[in-house]
Amino acid sequence: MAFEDVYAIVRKIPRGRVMNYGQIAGLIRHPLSARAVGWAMQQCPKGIPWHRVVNAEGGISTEMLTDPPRLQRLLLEGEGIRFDQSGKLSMSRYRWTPKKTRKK
DNA sequence: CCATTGACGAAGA
DNA sequence: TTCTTCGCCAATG
Repeated sequence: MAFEDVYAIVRKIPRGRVMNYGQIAGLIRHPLSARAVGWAMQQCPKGIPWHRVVNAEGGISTEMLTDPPRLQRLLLEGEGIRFDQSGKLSMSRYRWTPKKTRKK
C-alpha cells in the first residue's frame, strides 16, 4: 500500500469535515490496515490537512502527541467543528466521503 | 528473521 | 456500557 494514496485522499477532505483511519484504508483497498494509515499520517508531509483525520469514534488520537498538545482539536474548532463534553466530535455529522474517482 | 509497538477498529466478556 | 483481546500493515529494535 502506498502512503501516497492516503495523502491523496486526505488532501481532498474539505474544510469543516473529517474522515477516520479505517475509512481511508477502505478507500485504498486495504480495509484492515487502519493502523498503517495512522503510520502514514505520522510521516505525513507538509501541505496536508492531517488534522481532518480522526479515529472511528470521532476522538482525537494525537491529543498529547502534537507540539502544542491538543493542536488538532484547535484546528478543527477553527473550521467550525464542535466537540462534546467527552472531547469528541459527531462523526455522523462531520464524516465526509470523497467521490470515488475509480481510476484503475 | 522474529518480537514489539503504534495517529486503528471490530468483536467478545 | 466499559474494558480486554485479536487482527492487520509498516516501521523499529
